[in-house]
Amino acid sequence: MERLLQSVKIGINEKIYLKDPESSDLGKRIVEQSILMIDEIGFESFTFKKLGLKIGSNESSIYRYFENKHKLLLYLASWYWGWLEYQLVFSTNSITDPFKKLEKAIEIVTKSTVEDSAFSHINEVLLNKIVINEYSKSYLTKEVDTENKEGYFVIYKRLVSRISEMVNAVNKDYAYPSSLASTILEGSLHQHFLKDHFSSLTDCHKNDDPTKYFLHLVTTLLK
Amino acid sequence: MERLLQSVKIGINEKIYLKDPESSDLGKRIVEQSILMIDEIGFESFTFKKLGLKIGSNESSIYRYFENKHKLLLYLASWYWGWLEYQLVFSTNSITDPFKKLEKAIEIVTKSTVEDSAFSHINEVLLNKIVINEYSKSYLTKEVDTENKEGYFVIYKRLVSRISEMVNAVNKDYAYPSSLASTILEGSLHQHFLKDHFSSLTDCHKNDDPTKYFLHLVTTLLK
DNA sequence: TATAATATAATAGTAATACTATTATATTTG
DNA sequence: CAAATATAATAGTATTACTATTATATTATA
Repeated sequence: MERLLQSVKIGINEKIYLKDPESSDLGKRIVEQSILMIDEIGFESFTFKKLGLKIGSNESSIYRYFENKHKLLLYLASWYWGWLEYQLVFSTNSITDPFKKLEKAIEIVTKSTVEDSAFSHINEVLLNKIVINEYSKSYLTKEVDTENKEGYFVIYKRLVSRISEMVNAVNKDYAYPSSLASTILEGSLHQHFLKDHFSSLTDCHKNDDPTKYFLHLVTTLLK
Repeated sequence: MERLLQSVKIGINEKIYLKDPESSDLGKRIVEQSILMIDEIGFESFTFKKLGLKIGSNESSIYRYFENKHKLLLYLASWYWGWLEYQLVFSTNSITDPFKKLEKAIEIVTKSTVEDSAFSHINEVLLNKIVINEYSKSYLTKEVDTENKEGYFVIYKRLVSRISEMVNAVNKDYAYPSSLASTILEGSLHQHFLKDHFSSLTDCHKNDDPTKYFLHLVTTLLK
């Protein structure tokens, strides 16, 4: 797993960046440190000026990689979903029983992220927190439709569609596979958020992932 | 019905505003026109300066009602959830069968909003669109915990808890009533959004509400 | 009816944001 | 070593998100 991942690069739509941040040291520092900074101060307060200061570089140099901070968020999110998709495909590939396959997929997608040493400059645990707290902001905009056409959300959509297909494989008569798949992905982020900030609105507590909740839900629905 | 029927006015936490917008003509215009404007240009592009221009008033006058546009969004959202809660309590009050009660609640909460002439200066249809597109932004902030303590989300939380209690009344052995209730409310907004912008990720199409999807889900889960 | 109180409008000003443009200086590559 | 390219430094702009002050309406009360 480790060795395989080391040779894998998460393929991200080239239109998201001006210059591939994986192609230089500065680019990697931008990605690495932006994750730490967005987690620390939140996406609203995060600016390229502050990031430049933090990485000992200049605002204008960061602009040569990303048009604006919104594009950077799209990049980080795409990376995260690509990374999750990889985990999902890798872990479910060898499972032949459709239900067990779906079970595994739900587990992968709903559990809290644990560190992955394969991508040294990316902290997946913090990135997962960022996705929980900020991902909605990347698509709840007036530009969604344009950006969707540009392909900025392909990886996320592919992930949902993979889960949807797994749902279908378990029960081809179930009428809402796509809605269920999107509910699992989005709902999982939401339950994680509730756990941390609105504990009365969820039954997932402390170190408890929403995994059990969704496993039970899907099992009952499809069996 | 209880305290709800006592006044037709939606009771909103007084800390959300500096001066009650219901108390003056200017205040009502601020609320009325901000709904039109946020729907039109989106919350990011919306500013008090633009709103002042639109309502023939001054930026500084708007600041005497709301500290900032975030508080205005909290106000609009609270109003919407209060209004929905009213519909929910009113429509389910007379239903004695727990399952039918829950069914009705899901219907109220997941269907597209239709106009309500009772509140002349508030366009509930547009407000519903705003909630779908912008509500997450009101809590996905670094200030959630503080603002939650201040009670800025009480109405929303009460709504979730009402649905959660209805779930419990149908099946007291179901282990995740709160998670299910929050999934219904948040998930419904999400499915509406997907329907409009990512149709491949949902099975709710065109004028189709996510009502059927959630009714089927809840029925299967609890029966 | 005059006066006081309050609400609103107009104006000005500030620090920060979200950039763009230009030039200088490194660093890499051919 | 020269040329190409990447990065850094500096400066500048329009807009945002406010605050403060003053002027002018409108309303309430004595």
